[in-house]
Amino acid sequence: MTRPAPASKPRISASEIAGAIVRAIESGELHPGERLVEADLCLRFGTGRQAVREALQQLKAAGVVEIVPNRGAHILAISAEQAILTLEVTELLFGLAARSAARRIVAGADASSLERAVAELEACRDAGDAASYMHARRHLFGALAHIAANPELTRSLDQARVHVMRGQFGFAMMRGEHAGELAQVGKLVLSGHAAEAEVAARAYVERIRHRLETP
Amino acid sequence: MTRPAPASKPRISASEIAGAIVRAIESGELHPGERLVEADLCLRFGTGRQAVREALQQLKAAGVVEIVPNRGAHILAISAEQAILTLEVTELLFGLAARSAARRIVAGADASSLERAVAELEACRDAGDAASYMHARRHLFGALAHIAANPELTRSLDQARVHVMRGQFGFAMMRGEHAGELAQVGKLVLSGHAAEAEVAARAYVERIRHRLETP
DNA sequence: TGTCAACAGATTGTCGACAATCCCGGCGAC
DNA sequence: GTCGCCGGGATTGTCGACAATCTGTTGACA
Repeated sequence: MTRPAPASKPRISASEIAGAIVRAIESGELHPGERLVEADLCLRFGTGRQAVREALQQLKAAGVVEIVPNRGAHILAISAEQAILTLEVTELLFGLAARSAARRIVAGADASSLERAVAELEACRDAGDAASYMHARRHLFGALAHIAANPELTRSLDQARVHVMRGQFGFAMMRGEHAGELAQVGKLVLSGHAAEAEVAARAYVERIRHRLETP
Repeated sequence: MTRPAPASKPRISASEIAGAIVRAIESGELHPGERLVEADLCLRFGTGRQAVREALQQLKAAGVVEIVPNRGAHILAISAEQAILTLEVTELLFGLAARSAARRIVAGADASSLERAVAELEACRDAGDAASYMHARRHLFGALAHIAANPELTRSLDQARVHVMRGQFGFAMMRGEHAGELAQVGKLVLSGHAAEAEVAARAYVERIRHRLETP
């Protein structure tokens, strides 16, 4: 190899910028309605405007921002009604992910990532702050999608997840009981009970949705 | 208004380029594995390279093309196994679209677009070629998504639809019997039978999936 | 005082050019 | 005959600059 390592060029790609923006929204650093000015993002990530523009296009496709011609991008607010609609989709996708992953584990797929995610969830079930719960939940979703090995499901779930995790309603999903529920879903998947895992996964999402419907 | 009409600026946007490429793949004009060279697309659509690059980014996010650094984009092939996995997701989404649309119609939503789509499907059920069937099916999907009024569902369904429609397996879905099945789904939605419409919608997708599983 | 028009600043949309990288052919050495 | 090396051509990645557009403000006028 002529080149020693790709680390010699740590340039940030468009996808990484998009991910960083999403995490900033999740953490409350950026809030809905706020404008995303290209020049600011260039300074923030130390990259050119082209990469920033591509990142904004990706976020637009994911429904995170809206881009109006000649006026730039701003973070979309999500109403409670829209969040409920999104969770209707998430319920189906998460259920399918749990069912497929359970079947794949029965078929001998590698379950180590899911085991780690479940352990992480149980660790923050009792004494966990919001950030660690979000981190653990992200791990669980990622592990399920990875094990399910369904590219289309992974993509849809990723976008739906991104869509709901936005600041406004994040607080409604950061309770310790939810960490326990999610860990239970992971355990059912690990034990290979596909149907029960799907039911538990859908019930988890449905409970969050009901909490939004009746505040 | 100082500006008479937006028609004075008929510049093609990135989304339109992406849509045109997808339709070209559907129609067989472009086939999986083919490279998409930026300069060629610029000449084809008469636009700059930036718009083409944004379109390719959108197609990458939708899973239609793969972009490898410094080597450009090429159309992804989809194996029968991947098509089956995609249809697992489509089955859920299409079922939800049918159920939600039926409920919204009961609640008084405008059904004219769906009525037109059903009429179009019935017209090409008997003596319809592949192109008109594809057109009618696109209309039905669009009408259901519009009536369901769930942005997240619309986005997911749109991407999943794009993903499956690619050339290789298009032929497997162009039979007259399918037009009749789809028309039946539309009629059930129009009559407001949410549960039955969902069952019919899922059965429609499942049948296609089974045909792929057992050739 | 209220309203409208023009101006200034800021931001986005687009184009062209250059550097970096990769594929593909030939060429020489073993 | 096969392997490794290396230019040539083609293509992508990135940067800078300019034009087009929008927002907010200022000022004149009824």
